[in-house]
Amino acid sequence: MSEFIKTIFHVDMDAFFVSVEELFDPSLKGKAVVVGGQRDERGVVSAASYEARKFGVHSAMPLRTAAKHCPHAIFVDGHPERYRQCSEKVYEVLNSFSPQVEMASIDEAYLDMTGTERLHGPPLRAAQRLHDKMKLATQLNCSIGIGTSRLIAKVSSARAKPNGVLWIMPGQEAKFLAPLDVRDIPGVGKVMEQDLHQLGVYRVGDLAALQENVLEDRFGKWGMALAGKARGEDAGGWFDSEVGADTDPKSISHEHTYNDDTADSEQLESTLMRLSEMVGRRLRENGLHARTIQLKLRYQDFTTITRAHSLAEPTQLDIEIFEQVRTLFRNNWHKAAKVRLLGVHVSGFKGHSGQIELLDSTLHERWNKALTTADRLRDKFGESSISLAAGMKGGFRERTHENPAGLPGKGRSEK
DNA sequence: TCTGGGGTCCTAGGACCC
DNA sequence: TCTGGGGTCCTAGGACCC
Repeated sequence: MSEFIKTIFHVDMDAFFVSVEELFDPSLKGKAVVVGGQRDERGVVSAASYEARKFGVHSAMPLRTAAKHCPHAIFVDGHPERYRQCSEKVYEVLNSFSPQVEMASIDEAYLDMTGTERLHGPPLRAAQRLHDKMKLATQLNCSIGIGTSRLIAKVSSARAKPNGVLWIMPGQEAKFLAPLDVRDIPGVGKVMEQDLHQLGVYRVGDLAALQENVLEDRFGKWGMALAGKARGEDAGGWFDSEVGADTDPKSISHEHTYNDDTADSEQLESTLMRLSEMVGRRLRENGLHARTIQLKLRYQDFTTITRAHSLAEPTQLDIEIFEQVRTLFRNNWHKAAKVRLLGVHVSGFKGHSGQIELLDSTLHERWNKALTTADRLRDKFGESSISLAAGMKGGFRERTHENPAGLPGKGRSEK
């Protein structure tokens, strides 16, 4: 193990959502494309084609802003199922190259290629082969960064885009990082960038001029590790963590933003029911039980609160999640204040809980059977075909209003 | 510029325990 | 009875990423 120098690949798919949409509609190729919703909708850009980016469009930009920047862009609804499917294909290709694969998100992954020279050749050649295989198997372009740590691999893949490969040779890390904008470091966002600017730090190399205690006070452990990296050290923490270690999910959530803010308590609670069902379903699919149930509530003026409660026993039942989240909602909602967004979030997972009382367990089993059946019916006939809230007055009014057929795929938010 | 949805990780204070 | 020092759990919020 230690006789080898660590070789990490970061594989990042190019304009992933846009490229997948192009597979389904080749006429989009080469055009300004914006994925995420229609030009007049409440929402943000999920992905923009390189053509659209030339006009200043980028992800997270409000759709309406994107339409102003690039009026001739084609606006496309997102299709999460398609991306998930393609992502699985991507994973298969990666997994055929290295058993140590960690998907960092739907469109990027880390591979530990340490000690694979005999099998794949030197890093650049291995990357080239991986790149070609990816294109052949998925028809998608990717960029690959190679380095001795995740950080270096990640930063170099960004600079290899589009459709390129970049290897930072061992020993060259500090030299590579020094001239980069601090914003190019993953984890440095708007806020930290401003803080760093105040300290006179604009490039990664400027970090070297800072005192250790300044770094520690202002930026905690993370800042220390970053400075270490800037000096070319093995910084520990996420930067140097094992690829593929513990990728168990930590939380599951669903949220919904209304097209029109509302203060109708029936509508709000039926949304909470629907979100609870979606969350419960995911828990069951993953064989997980959650202890902590959290409500997210955003008002018209964008002020946002979260309220959480931890159960004595973990659950995966829609109804238990719903009752908790409804209690939190009733206790905290500023009545009559219009709501923009509601969310249901669960965490504190236990695997299959062996500690449920025997008496309880037959009841839980029955519920589980019923719910699994309901999950299957939803697969067959659509999300609105069956609901525990079926008898609830005003239930699902919102969806039936927005999506009368109850069909999936009409807009991202309804997926 | 009127701001999605799904995540991860970190911080900080208070409760509670030893 | 003028106040220690962990450790852990819980909750709330926020930065950040894709």
